[in-house]
Amino acid sequence: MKRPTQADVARLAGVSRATVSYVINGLQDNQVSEETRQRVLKAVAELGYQPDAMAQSLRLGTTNTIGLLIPDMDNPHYWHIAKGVEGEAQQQDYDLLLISASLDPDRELHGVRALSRRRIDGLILILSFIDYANDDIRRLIRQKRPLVLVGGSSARDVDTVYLNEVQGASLAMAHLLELGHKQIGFVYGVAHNQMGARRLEAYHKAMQAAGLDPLVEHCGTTPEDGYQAAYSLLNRKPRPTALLVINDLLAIGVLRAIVDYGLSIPQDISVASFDDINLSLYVNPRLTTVGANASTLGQVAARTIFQRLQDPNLPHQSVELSGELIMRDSTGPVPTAPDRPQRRKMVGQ
Amino acid sequence: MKRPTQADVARLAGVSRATVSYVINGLQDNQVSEETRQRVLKAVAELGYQPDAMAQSLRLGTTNTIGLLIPDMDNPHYWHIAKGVEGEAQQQDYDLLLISASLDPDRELHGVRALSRRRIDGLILILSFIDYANDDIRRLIRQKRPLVLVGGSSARDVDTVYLNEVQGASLAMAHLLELGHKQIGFVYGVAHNQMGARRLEAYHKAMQAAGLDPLVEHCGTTPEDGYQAAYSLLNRKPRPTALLVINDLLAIGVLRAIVDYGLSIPQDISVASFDDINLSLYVNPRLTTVGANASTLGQVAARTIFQRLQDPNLPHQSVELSGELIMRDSTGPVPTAPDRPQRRKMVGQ
DNA sequence: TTGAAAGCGATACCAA
DNA sequence: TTGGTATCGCTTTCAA
Repeated sequence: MKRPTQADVARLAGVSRATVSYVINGLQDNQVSEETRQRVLKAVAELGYQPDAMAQSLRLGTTNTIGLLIPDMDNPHYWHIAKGVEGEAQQQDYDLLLISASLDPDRELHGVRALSRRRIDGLILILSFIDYANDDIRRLIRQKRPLVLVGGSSARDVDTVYLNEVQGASLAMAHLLELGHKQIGFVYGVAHNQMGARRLEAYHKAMQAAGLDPLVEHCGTTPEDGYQAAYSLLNRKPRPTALLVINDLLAIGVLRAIVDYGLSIPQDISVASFDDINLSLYVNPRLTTVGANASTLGQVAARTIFQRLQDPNLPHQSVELSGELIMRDSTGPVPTAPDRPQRRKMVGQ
Repeated sequence: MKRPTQADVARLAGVSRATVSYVINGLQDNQVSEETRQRVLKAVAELGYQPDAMAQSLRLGTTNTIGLLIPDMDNPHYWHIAKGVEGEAQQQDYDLLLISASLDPDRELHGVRALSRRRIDGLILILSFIDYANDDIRRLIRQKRPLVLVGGSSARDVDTVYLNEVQGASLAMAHLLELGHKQIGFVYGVAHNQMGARRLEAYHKAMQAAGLDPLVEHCGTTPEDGYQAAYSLLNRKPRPTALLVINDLLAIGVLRAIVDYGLSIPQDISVASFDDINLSLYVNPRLTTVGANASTLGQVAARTIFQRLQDPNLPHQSVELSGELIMRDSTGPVPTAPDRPQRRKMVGQ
């Protein structure tokens, strides 16, 4: 009824614990005689014995686990990344310990610590609050633990997979400007003003370079927040003719707000955003967005871990992925004569 | 440079390992003198010592980890569940080991085994292939490991959280029949014909009860598969006036197919599905769907685990959640005179 | 071919 | 108030 241990198997088979270990791990050119092998195997089957992975870890110093810290479980973008990591891990027969920072700096720090206390073979961290956990990160680096920082940092003494946000944002801005837009609003939906800073900054820079006035609406992180923010922006005068949104998740709310407001996309107003989550292809209209394949990003991060696991002395690498502008149906040329529509309320649950 | 151990701290502080353990775990009414306490604390800080969670686990028999097996990382539905589990776990200061079966029976079995080898405090399993891993499940039950089966089983000697699929499917069918639909197609998008069986069965039963001929299109599990399947169904004659889809993920592809085919929803054809994933509220039109709150489902499962952790002798409970029909904009009355539209190709990447 | 025993890093009992 | 040490379940060297 209790979980059987190696000793139980040994006792039942009438051999020593070492022998059990031998047959289970199929040591060098089966030293074990076929007869005892069978006896042990029978005992194993009878008891339903499985080696205790914790004990093995302690002994072997390895856990076959890689840890992944993501900022938020509500944003499909991070699932895509997680999916990439998981797929790669699965291939290498590693399991995935997943921690969400829930968009909170304290929880993020907590997550980093939880991961580093455990004897995890590799850590993949998607940090939102880069300096908050800095001491812990430095320690991990000092201890030479296999670690990949995804997204932000460009430190040189650690592996990083870096998505060039500034370049991506510039692409989006160039696209909108080229379409003739001048009133371009930015929906800045973040939980903390340290997040998404690079995208915001690139927006500001592009607006300034074009000699235009920035128009930023700060809001929360749900599609509903995006909905509200879009409504606010639509009421500004002059009304923006294009909206750049911090990510696709929010953009989905923004799209709906615009429709509910009585405008059409992209005839009256254009919308572009970031991440290229799967569903941006299925909303109506299909979303123009800037992104690199997120699940690829996860894969690359995982592969980097496995490379380092294989050769701990590899020089640190920093993979930069560049965002691609995926033009779909939510952006179009600036309208010639904007009209004044009725305001409507949001429907639905 | 190497990760410091308790012994390193003890040496540096000039105390025994036991003492280090005492100050770190703050044993009963600080037996330790303030002075040595400080010395130890200083050494801990200096070395950046963190207790090794694996070693603790081996000693304590507990890991502060709960394991979650989900069928598929590509379906947002399971993420919602995972989110519920993660949230609850986080509150209790437990971490989440996430394994995806990738819609494959062998991987599912593999996942169950990986989880049970590890000394995980509680297992939450969302099984798609119920008898495949049966022996392993029975063993877990025999060993009295905290275990919650989500979804399928109704075994009495194990905790289960059960979503009444049949009742949910009946709700959807009743809704469509009431709207006057007679040609109701079913988009059966599964990786394996053991999956989604209950939904399919309920559809068949309802069709039969209404004296109608079933019309099932079997396909894969991506929105794109749903798209293709819908196209097939639309070409049948008589063309179905309503489509019931195995889940929201596929329904999103179905919606797009219908639009591309040149029909309007729900004027020409109605669509209903299952799960109520977040995004079903943001597609166009909003999706009529049957679901219980998935993240609540995860929460309930996690709470069940924690209850059992607290009191291992609790009688086994079986929580049944009933699916709710959420009527939105993708279903409407049967059209009076169907027309013959142009066929179009799918656009977009 | 098999077994005894050291050791992975922690906790906690018992003694000092 | 502090320290020695058995123990958790396993792997692996060394000896038999």
